[in-house]
Amino acid sequence: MNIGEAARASGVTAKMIRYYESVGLLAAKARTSAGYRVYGPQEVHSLRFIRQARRLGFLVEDIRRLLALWHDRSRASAEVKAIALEHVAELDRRINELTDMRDTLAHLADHCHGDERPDCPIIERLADTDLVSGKGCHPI
Amino acid sequence: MNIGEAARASGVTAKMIRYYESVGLLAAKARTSAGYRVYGPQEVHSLRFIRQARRLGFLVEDIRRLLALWHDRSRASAEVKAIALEHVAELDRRINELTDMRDTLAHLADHCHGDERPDCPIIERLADTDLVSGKGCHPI
DNA sequence: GGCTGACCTTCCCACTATGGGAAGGCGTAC
DNA sequence: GTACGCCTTCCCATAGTGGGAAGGTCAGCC
Repeated sequence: MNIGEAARASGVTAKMIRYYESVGLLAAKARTSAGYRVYGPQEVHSLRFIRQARRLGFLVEDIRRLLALWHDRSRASAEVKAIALEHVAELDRRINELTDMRDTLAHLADHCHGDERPDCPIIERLADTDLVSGKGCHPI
Repeated sequence: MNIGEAARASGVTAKMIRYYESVGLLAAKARTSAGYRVYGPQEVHSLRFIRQARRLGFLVEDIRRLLALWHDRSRASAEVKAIALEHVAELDRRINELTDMRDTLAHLADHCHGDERPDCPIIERLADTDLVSGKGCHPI
């Protein structure tokens, strides 16, 4: 199986397969005499694993650890769980950050007439020099 | 006022002030004979505006438009509101995406013993070849 | 044997916004 | 004059992905 077939079989683009190889996530099984990468079902399985993990937002660095644990038949599930929970915490941080932005902005937009007049609490808020970065508060 | 003072006055690093200049967001008022950038209160005000907008997650491209509207005394608030709502929608997309990841992963972790045994629904899910990408669904 | 089209290879570039750092020129206080 | 802090420009790195160029390869078809 060459890289194009592996890409179609795994749902990972050929470009990304080469990238994952370059960062040490997954090496091709072999090369043909012409230098073509050769993959087997096992590599495709790994690529799907990587794709699933990426879909859950894991960084390549985390995936490296998860792959190692996957291949380690004697792993402790506690190790996997720790990585997962760490990532959940990271996702929570990012969600909270974005939600703060969203709420502040939605609140401001809610108080903006949105007509032809120039008065606009959104612009006023951005231009307000007295802001001391009250994260999550949105006084109009 | 040189770039260091403007940085302290605005909360934007000197590095970023130069970057914003390079992408056409904000030019220095002038240069000294030695080539030092010179800023006045107006530039500092703009820098604060930019900082506020970045804090709300606006892209530099959006900020370019917001700055133009800010300086246009005859702007229609509808234009500002449109940009804001577009950004709220983008934030919602990202929040939903992250929340889907978070919920799926938290659910998996919840069903993982997290002890010394190797059995782990998290790893199993990642390695599951029959996944057809059911976004937001998490069958264990 | 030769052509064609699809595929492969490596290498470089771009993106976003930010930081680090080097090399060299100023400015000010002593 | 010298030492220290600030300024300048320029290059590099980040994370993950895509685009594309230049050139080699393979399979089918005449």
